Amino acid sequence: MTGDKSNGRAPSIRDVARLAGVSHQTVSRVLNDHPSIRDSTKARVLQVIEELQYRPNKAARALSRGRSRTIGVLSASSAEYGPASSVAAIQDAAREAGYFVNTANLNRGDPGSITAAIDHLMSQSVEGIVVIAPQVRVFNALKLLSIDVPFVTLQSTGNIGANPLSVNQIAGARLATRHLIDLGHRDIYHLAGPQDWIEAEARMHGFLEEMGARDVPTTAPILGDWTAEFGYHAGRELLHVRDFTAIFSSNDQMALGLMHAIREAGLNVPRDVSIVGFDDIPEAAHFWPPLTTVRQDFAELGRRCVALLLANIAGTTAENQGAIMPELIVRASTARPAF
Amino acid sequence: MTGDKSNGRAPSIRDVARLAGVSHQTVSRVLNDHPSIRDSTKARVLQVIEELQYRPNKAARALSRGRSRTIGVLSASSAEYGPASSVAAIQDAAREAGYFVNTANLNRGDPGSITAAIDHLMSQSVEGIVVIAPQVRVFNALKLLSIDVPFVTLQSTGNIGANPLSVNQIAGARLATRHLIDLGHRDIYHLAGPQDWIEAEARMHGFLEEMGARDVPTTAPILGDWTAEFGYHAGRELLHVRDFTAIFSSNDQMALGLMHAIREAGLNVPRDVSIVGFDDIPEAAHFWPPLTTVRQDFAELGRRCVALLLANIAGTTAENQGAIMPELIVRASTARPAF
DNA sequence: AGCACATTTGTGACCGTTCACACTCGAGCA
DNA sequence: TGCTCGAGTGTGAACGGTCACAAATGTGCT
Repeated sequence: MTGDKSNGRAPSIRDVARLAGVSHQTVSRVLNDHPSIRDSTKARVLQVIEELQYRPNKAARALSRGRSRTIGVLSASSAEYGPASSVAAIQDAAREAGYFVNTANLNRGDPGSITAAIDHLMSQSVEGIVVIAPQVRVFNALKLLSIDVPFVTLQSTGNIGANPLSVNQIAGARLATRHLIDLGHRDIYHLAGPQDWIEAEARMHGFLEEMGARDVPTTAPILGDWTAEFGYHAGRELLHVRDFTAIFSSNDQMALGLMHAIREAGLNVPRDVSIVGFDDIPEAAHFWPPLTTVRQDFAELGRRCVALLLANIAGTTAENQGAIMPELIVRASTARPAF
Repeated sequence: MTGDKSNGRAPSIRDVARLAGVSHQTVSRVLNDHPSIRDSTKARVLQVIEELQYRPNKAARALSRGRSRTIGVLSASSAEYGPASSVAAIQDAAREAGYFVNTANLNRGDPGSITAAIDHLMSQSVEGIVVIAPQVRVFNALKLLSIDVPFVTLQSTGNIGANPLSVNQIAGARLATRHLIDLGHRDIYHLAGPQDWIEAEARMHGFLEEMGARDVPTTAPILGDWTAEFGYHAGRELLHVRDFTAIFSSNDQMALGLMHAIREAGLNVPRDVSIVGFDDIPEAAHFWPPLTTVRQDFAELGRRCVALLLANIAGTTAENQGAIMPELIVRASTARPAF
């Protein structure tokens, strides 16, 4: 009857200590790989731990250490491919580093949700935050609340936020634009993302820069909302004028919508209009026609992001490994202009 | 110099108590909306809380209460649309209920990652787990580890797992199949999902059931992996034979790949082959042709899932609100067989 | 006034871990 | 022998909440 001593509660460090015939502190040392512990003692403790199926209590540890070993992720529209795979990568990387991840989503539309989400994360006493919704108002909120934990943003141009980490969006956009110009296009539209998204702005900048560098006159970019639906409507609108031979879309979904509209109007991609997307979502290769686009390595991005954040938390000045270079994937949605 | 008394640490419940001239317990009562507190006292305490920017410490609360107010999500391939939007919905619903969410992803391929992921969640002392990777081996792992927290699965046929919650996958698959049969198709293939996914199996069952009920002879379903890439290759393979007029794909991505292959072979969807998908991802409406598919309400699913899990945690026997009925969305990828 | 009883508040222990510090014990050395 | 020193271990007090219980205060009734 004494053998088990389970009074309903999970075994604690002291239960282990008692059974191993050591002090609770020694058990703690074993758990934390303290150097000065006799091997024999360590082995005995570990055996009891195994026997009892003992698991350290997270909450107690967090309490006494004053650290939660948790990082927060602030994300908008996390159902989209880009954010979703970044989140997944962040979670994996964090777990590898022994950290937990708590995600808070921003409701599109509701501006109060930013504060609510940050509050939620803070009340988990996260040690740092990854912002995947690189919108200006999110940063403002973070500043306003004078958050005292480090935060890192996935994509940025580099001028906002203390710790920018980034796929070089500008370079990617220039790649896409250059491709179109090299093919001989001159009348190129840009379907941009929501204007308060930093990465959307960066891509727009890249587009304008490249156009400028090559002395191609530009028209004002159209501001979209990332969805295929928007791309479709924008395409229909655009076709009323038809003063262009190519469109650079700020993401693949909008590109899909564009192609839908163009085809519906009886035109052909790429013969009549060339289309370039951005992201290279897994479906892009199977669009009709297969989409020429700019590939971003979301997974790598997530990993680096966590590395940077953890370094920040530790106080180390991490060497920002520099921007990840995106890659142009040429498929069948671009061609020389028909002329 | 006394005014601030900030010695670096965040203010605790006792700091608030001191400044408000009450006991720490009274502050605790205010925080927990205890009924018997004089309004004036409550107001005073709240004011000090505001002044001090006091935030209750999660870890301490979890420790003394013995509850973490955290639920775990076990998810595979969370970058895909379905899982991703479910996760987002779960997070929102949980947050609304005052719960935190911790997500662990399963690496495709690595079977050890299941145990690792569960371990990770358990060490967060989650109070319950939502399984979005409804794969048989995950359940086995959960049983094997004799997890003592309730768990709920998003999609299931109902015969595995204690707490099935489900979009009626079978009904959805029958809907899709019926649509094809009603159009006059008799030679219908089914491109199924990975065989260890419960929802893939359910859809396959629905397909076979409907075919059987209508006395249409069937060929063995092809087992895919959910990706557009697979759909593409399966399509190319299938076209060598060309003994079919319609394909029911177990998800939209594979349907996209199929259409790609079919078009590439110089055939037309839906004139030569009709295609039905499953999920209704936002892009499906803009595929070429716009995809006929079965819509699942992932968000609703996530919400119900959390409700069910929380009820389980509370010990209440929640009325399982019954399966969510999916809806057939007819677009342009299906038509009468050419013949 | 005196009593029973409900409302409001305070006291101290406890949750499971880590931290700071003290202690024991043997080795090395003058 | 006596001393220092470091490795290995133990002791008690945090950490910041909640819980159980006791105390104080107020209210209604006889």
